[in-house]
Amino acid sequence: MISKPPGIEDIFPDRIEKWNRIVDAARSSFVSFNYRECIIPIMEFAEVFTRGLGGATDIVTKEMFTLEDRGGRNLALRPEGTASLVRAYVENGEFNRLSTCKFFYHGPMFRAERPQKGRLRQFNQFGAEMFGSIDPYYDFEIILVMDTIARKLGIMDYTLLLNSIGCPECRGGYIKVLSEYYLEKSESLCDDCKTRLNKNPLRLLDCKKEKCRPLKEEAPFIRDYICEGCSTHHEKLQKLLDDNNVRNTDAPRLVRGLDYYTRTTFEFVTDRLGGQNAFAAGGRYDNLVEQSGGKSTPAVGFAAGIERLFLLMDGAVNSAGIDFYLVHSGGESLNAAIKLIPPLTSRGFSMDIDPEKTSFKQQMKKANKENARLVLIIGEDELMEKKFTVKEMSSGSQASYGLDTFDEYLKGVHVSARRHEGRS
RNA sequence: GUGGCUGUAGUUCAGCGGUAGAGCCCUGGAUUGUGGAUCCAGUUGUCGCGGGUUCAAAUCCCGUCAGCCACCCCA
Repeated sequence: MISKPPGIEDIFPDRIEKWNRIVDAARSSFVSFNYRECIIPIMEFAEVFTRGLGGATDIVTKEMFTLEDRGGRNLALRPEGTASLVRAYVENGEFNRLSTCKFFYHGPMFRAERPQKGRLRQFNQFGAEMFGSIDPYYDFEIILVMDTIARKLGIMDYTLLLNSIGCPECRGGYIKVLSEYYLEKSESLCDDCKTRLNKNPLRLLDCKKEKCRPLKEEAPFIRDYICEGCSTHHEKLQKLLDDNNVRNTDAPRLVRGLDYYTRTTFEFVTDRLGGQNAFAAGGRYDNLVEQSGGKSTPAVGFAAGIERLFLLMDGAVNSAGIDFYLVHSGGESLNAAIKLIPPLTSRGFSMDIDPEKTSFKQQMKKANKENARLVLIIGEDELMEKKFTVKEMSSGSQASYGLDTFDEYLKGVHVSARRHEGRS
């Protein structure tokens, strides 16, 4: 037997109801905020990510699944959506349609990491991006959409961490100060942080080790070094959030693993995901579009992990079951039952039938297991008298009608929507 | 890439040197055309794979593969 590769999951019907609830909640929220859906490729030229995310980031240096096409060009399975959508935005000249464009997407992403709780090699994200405005309202809107989705899914116990990492101009000065601060104390740093000091000093603030914690607490704040423009932007965003009751926690140490962020960065975190704590994250990236060959276009966006949201939703989601189960007694009776299928399905009813079972008991058991609302019986008696019997499973009551009135009978039955709302 | 734990029926797990087990699921039955509860019966396994120790290995040892969890990093 061949098994699936590590960190890749099959999603079977027992999980799909809950899964779809997440995707539906995301889609309906995006549509409410006038974001438009995009379907973008799963594979890109690797350069989209190496340039977009930054050549020194972990994602690019050790987590990309890459392959060569027949012409020897490097392709990569997308490790995230933003760089890809920026490429598509520039390539399709979307900026010519509206001054501000709002998009959303969802689909699988790929990172060659060691799998663990809430972390897979093929995982799914949904995300949104807004292009064309520097106004902090849009930072607020992006956060509000994610907040709306989380609430729709009943996820309330999270913290929104908020920070500003400034723009390339003011950040340079801060990194210098930070490096100097840590350099003096490099003796007492953990090994990881010693390499961070050279590679990516900002990430020193992200270390979770006991050893480095005291140093972090006394490290200079980026907030004290960002320029006035960045600072005002951040204050406006915080005010919008506070004025509209979006709980947020100031996180002056929050830095992110991708190079393209400017100013706003945020994470939705929880303590219920083991080693992982973020289920959604994003920020502003005002220079990425230009870097990717477009004209200078500020932008802000976020992405959320569907599997992580799945883990955070408690309880199962009940399957709604089917409208009709057809019960027959074989032979002519089965043929007569089959003739009723098109009238049912063409009206949107859901139904099922087992052509092999002929005992009523077996079929009734199956109707019950399939959670059928109504059972339609065409047995030998019904066949002789040209009628059909309907049994309502919840009450157990049943009645018979003439077969020639079947269409008329159906008009009085409403289709039960196969929603995902029932939670146990 | 590094570390810890775990691999036994479809599934959750017990057994931890002496003939492979239980619950759930599944299938059938409890007067022949009626589900859910209960009861009864039944099916299902190269005990992850390879080697070693032993009269004897699911059980002990070594290797290997897989999964989970954690580090790193991230959604």
